[in-house]
Amino acid sequence: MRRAWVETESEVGVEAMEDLGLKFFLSLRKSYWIGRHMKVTTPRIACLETALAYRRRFAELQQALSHRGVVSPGLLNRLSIADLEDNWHRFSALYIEACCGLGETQNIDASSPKSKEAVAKRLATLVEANSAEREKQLRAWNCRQMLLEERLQRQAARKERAALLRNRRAMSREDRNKARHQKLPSELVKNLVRRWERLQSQRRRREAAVLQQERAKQRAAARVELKQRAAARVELRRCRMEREERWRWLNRPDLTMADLLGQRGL
DNA sequence: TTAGAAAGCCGTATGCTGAA
DNA sequence: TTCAGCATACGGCTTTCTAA
Repeated sequence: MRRAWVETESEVGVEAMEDLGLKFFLSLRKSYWIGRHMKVTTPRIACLETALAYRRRFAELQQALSHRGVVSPGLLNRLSIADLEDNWHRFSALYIEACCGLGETQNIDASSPKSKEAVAKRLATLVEANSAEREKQLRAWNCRQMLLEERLQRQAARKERAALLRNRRAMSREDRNKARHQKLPSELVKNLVRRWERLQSQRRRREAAVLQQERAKQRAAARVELKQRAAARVELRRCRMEREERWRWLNRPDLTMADLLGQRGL
């Protein structure tokens, strides 16, 4: 703004700038207090430096509400009601000063002088008009905080239950170990003997099963051999009978030469 | 004619919320 | 846990209306 002012003045001349009669004002918004769409403006200020000085002071006030350089949503999450009220009172005082405090000087356009009471009353009216909205925001914030608190409590309860369960398991494990180590030597010997007998019995059962399988195999092999011998005997008998039949045919009394020369296919 | 007030629109930055 | 969508707070600019 300063540079633009100087450049324009050098361009058109000081007189032309004075004739132009440029004035400046600040348009200010305080959503929480006077509503999202409501703004307040300062009177027109003829001197740029005065306007910039006010702008700086309002910016400093606003900086107190800011988070990382900007005023982000959720003012109630970061600031207490007392802080917000304090900031608003300081803003009101500065705004009243901007409207009235320097009204008598040449810096502020004196065409419409205001009384401090009138400005304060106007601000109070705006604040009152937005009270329902503030109340709504406060209720919503309360609800959110309660939900958050409940969630934290549930998480804590879950963690506690898990820890309890872990402890119980550890204790139970410890008890079992303790009981094992507290047994008498005679009982330990008895247990050992019982274990040895159990293992011996298992070994005997395994050996008997193996033996049984071997015998079954041998029986099966014997059965196969018997069948083969029987078949061989049948075949032998059949061959003998065939030989005897042939001998009888060759030695019968009515044998002819034609028979001998192969009339019969033998 | 002009200052002031009110309101709306757009853009930016950020936080919150609920669904995936 | 992540992320899109919405809400919030504000700045900047414009327009409209009213009263002096």
